[in-house]
Amino acid sequence: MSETREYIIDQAFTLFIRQSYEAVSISDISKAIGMTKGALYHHFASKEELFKAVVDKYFNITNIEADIENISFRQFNDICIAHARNIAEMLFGNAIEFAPIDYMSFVADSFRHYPGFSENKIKMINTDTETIKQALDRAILSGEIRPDIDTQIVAQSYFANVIGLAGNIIQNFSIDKTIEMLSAQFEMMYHLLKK
Amino acid sequence: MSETREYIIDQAFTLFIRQSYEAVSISDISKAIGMTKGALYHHFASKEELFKAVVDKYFNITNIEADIENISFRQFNDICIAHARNIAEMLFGNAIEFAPIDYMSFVADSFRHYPGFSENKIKMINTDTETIKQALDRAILSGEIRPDIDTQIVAQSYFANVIGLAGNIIQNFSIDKTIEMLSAQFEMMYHLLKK
DNA sequence: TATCTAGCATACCAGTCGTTCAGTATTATT
DNA sequence: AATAATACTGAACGACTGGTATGCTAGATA
Repeated sequence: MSETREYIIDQAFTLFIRQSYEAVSISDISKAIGMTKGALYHHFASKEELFKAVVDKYFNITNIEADIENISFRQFNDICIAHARNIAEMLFGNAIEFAPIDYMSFVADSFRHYPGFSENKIKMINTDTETIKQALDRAILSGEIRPDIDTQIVAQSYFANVIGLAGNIIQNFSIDKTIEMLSAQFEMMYHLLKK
Repeated sequence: MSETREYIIDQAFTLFIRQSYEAVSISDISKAIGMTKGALYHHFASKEELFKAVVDKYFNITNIEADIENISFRQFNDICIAHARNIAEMLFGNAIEFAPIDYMSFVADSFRHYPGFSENKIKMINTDTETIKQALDRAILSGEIRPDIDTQIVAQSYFANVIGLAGNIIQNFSIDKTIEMLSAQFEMMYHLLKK
């Protein structure tokens, strides 16, 4: 699309990620892009439209994709790690530095100021948890992991580790170290589960 | 202290929990309490002071307290469950209804608008994680749980479950069910860890 | 009864908010 | 060369922001 438009989205993200939706004013954004407010409104109909464009670009998380019927749980576990790594890279791997708490606030703003965002993400969480559960169920049948577990609960624990990642890096570890820690947590879970 | 003061704090909380710090205006609060701005400023020096009072009342989380040298890991695990239950009760158990994403936003606002809040909470997270790690180390020595684990990683996973609780209830489960799920996750972890 | 104070209301401040719009270059199309 | 579209400026808009100064009133104190 338009270069200027993309430029505005990028600059707006650096502001929206550090402060709440309301705390970021159109004046702030126009200062950041070095143009007037009029220019901004030439490219975006409203503050909300701009914010939605930012979310579309910087919060485009996908579901776990795995052919669980034809892979081992060991392989599935690795895919989960890679997936979490990708998300973390996308969110924290760009040049913009921000704390995880900022990211949580950005998520909250998305829930509040992006109509339909909530329903969409809840659906995604359910899908991912269900995928993990199915992978666990299959791994029990194949004898790869121990059968004495509640797969629903373990699936939720798996997912909680991803969310809890935020809790870990609240302590301001580096992104690299954070991803390493998440990998280690997944590895540990596999280690505890395998027969 | 003053009844009116407490009343204002309670009403302000119901607003701050649903919207960002900036989105809640002094006018909004004065409307909610049925008094004028002048009355508000008679009780609180500024918006920030009021917000800090709200956080002090509604975000007073304590560390895990357990005499880990004289209890089993089984008992420690139960204390962790009770502790998580207490926190969840405190945050979500009052009459005010709000989504967990609102709570996350409230945490972010606390980080941003309550000087010193960040350092305080990071210290608490470190303390709790360290306590869990020590309990795990002792349980290995006593032979209660399997020794083939990285206690630091497992401790972080434990803690991630608590944070990840937010992720679970994003799906809008009831508070009761959420706490049940967290208990189940802790139980499962113990089940996987024990010899 | 006179004085003081806590608790609140009223009115106002300067500044900022998101948004609009007429006008002006610059570039592309005919 | 004339026209049209695009990109942008700058000023203005009404509504609202957090905060303050002052006035009023009921009850406690003396």
